[in-house]
Amino acid sequence: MAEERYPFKDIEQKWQRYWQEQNLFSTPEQREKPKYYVLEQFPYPSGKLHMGHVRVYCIGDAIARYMRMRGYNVLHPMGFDAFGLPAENAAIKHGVHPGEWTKRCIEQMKHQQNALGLSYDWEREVITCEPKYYRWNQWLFLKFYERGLAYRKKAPINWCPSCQTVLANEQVISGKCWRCESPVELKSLEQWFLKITAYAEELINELDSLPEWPEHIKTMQRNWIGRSQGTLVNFRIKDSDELLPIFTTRPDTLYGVTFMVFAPEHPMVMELVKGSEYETPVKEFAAKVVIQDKFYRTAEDREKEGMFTGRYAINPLNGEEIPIYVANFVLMEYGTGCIMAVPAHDQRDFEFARKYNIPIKVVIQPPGEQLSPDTMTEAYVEPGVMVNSAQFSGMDSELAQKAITDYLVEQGWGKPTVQYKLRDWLISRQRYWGTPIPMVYCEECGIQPVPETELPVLLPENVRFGGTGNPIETAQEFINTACPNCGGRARRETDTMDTFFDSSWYYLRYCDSRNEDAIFSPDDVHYWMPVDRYVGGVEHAILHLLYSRFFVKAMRDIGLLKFDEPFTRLLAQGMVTKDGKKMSKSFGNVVEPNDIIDKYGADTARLFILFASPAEKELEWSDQGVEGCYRFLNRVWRFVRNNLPAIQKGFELREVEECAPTSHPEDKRLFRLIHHTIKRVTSDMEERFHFNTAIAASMEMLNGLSTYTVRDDKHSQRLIFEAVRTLLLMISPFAPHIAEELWHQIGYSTPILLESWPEYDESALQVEEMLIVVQVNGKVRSRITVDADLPEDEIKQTALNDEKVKKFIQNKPIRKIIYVPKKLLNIVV
RNA sequence: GCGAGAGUGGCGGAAUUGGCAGACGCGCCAGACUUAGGAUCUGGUCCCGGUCUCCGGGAUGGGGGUUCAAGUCCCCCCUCUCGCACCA
Repeated sequence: MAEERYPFKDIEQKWQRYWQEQNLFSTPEQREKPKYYVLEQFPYPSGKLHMGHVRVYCIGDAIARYMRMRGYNVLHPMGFDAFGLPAENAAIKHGVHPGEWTKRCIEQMKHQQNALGLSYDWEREVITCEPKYYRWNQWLFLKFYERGLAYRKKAPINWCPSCQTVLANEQVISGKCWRCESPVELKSLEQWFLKITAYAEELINELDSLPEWPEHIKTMQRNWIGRSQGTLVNFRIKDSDELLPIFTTRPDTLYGVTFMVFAPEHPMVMELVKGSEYETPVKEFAAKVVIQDKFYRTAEDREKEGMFTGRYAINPLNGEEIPIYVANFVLMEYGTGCIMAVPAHDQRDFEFARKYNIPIKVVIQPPGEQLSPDTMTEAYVEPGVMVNSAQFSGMDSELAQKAITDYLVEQGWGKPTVQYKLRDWLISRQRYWGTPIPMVYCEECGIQPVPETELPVLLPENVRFGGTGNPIETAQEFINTACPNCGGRARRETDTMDTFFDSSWYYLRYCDSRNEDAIFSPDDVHYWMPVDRYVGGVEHAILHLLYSRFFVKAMRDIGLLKFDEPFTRLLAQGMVTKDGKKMSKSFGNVVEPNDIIDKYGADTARLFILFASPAEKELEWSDQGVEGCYRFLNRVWRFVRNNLPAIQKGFELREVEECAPTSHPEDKRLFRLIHHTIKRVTSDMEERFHFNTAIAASMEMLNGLSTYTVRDDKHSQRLIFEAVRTLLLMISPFAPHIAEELWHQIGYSTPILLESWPEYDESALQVEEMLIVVQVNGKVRSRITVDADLPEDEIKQTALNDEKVKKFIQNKPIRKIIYVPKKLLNIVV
């Protein structure tokens, strides 16, 4: 064999075993050192890693290894989001207990993670389906319950017929279940909720205190929380004592209200029409609308439909009588479930008014124009001058918003209000494989929390899968219990928690995961938290990230935490694609991580994933790109092997011989190359987390290194050793196995993993000569090489004397010369 | 419709504050070594033109502007991706 290919299989196994045996990934307990908490979103244990997983882990691991080398105390844990439906479905299908199935999946995934050489501190592993973890879910739930943050209410909720359980609003994507994409149905059930809305204001405001979160993620959260500032106005109902409160963001249009609209399911509607000729048609209409699923009903192009109720409201400002309608486009769950309609200045109201021949009244005129209700073809929604608005006429409409609101407050007819789209988080799930909600229902005392001392409420093992309803209901010995208050007969809650509950605080548990007496020690949590770098996919932009932020705030108010936000910096990594499409079974374009590791090794896989694209962008898989990275590692291998004797001599000399360039120009070049590359790679890693350019710089260094001929003298040996040593250190966060192997081959007996990141010497970057680009009128005309210490005047003179430059200046007068130090000279003629 | 992001060679992507556009890798072309190469090494590779080791012109989705200088800043337009989408 003429050229050897490096034996990655042996090397990778060898060092994985070594790292593990030496316990090198365990978290150092040196509190005096600065800490760095790098975390990748823990996976659901499906049993098999996909490229998306591999990508997140490679990013996180490169950061962890780099920060260790920079002298930080690094916490880099991993665990499994182990509760969830797939395990339960597997139980139904294959007759395996979900616990067994999950355990097997975890083992397989862990095996793959270790084969990638990921530097996790497995001693801190968190597996959410274990009682030692979920008991703290229950404990937290009880704390929330004490504070009124967990409560039970009957509400219209989203039901996924396929998963046979309810879903939170966030888990319904375009009217479909986030997990199985079945259309979601509406049901009315009594369920457990967490009061996330209590934190709506803080959740939206604090986004501004997260400058290192990607803007698009923050925008998505802002949209989801949906804050809008407006005014609550109380209309009266004619022939009734009832008040009719409505929310509007446009109090300036109050004089233009020509009808009111109720959501069909609004409880007041039936009272209003009771006994009248309108009762039956309105009832039928409401029934028709309510059964339409929410997504269908709220699609924007949905035809607006409604019906008059026969009743009137009274506008508090001018006493006008206003007809009340019900219509499909008004939503019960937003605002008060009833709106004031101003067709002249709201497009929806305009369409509805035209369709049902309701009068249109203009109260705002655009600058330099006169709108007339008869000729308008769409609503005018911009600001303008107030008209037909009593004492407010003539005002600027934007100023009138405040003026009218103030007037309403004065008269006791309304007040400024803020509305949110965010709803409370529905956490009950009618499924087995989750954390039991620690509550009991007593025939005498009603709902009672399970006392803390009785936690955990264990999931019953002995249940029947595959019947109808929640399997947990087949465990009689679980359901039947004694009331913690009176000791009488009671029934346990059979709903389990949404698994997003588990993942909302797991990163806190890593700080002290083996604590059996408490959820965590405050010292540990406050040393490590917040997470310095959180890496994960955008798919959790709202769900997991919003819930986690809510948990931290709620736990802070309970007194468990002293900080406000869980994740300081968020790195939302891009999708992995192949042939321009997301990797998926249905496209048949899936690349299996195992196949790549088998064929090229983990180092190549890691290197390619980080090299092919910046972390936050899409990554297009390319088999040839992988080959390219494999070639690079082979070149590193061969270079070291072919020069091993000289490098080893350099190693021996490392303490007696200073590494400095001789007068030999090749030595100077190499010396500068070393320090120049350190500078580039360090700034790519440190400031920008641009691994692709960091790797490119290392590749360039090797290219420069391969043209260096080692001489049989001390200086040259010392220098080549230094170059190789530096290169290995700099590729070690990306390709740790080959770096570790060659590190030992060149002479070291201690692991590269514990080495410090190389430092560059600014003076080593000094050059004797520099290349100045000379432009004439902004176009490059020449390049001149001058002494590095040549004064500006002389550089200018040299440039002006340059033949090529002269040609372009000819005899034209020189207007200006701009000099950018060490780079460029622009002569303007 | 609203919001966010993006648009650079045949491809993935570089260009940190406005300062040589196309680093690095892939692919392609040529050569070397070879029984052979889909191994390895060396050189070349944005487009157009010319008197072709050199010289000139053009080029970062399109158009305009600021500037000595624009991929980068400002204005208008086009395309794509993602998110929200009757939220009163």
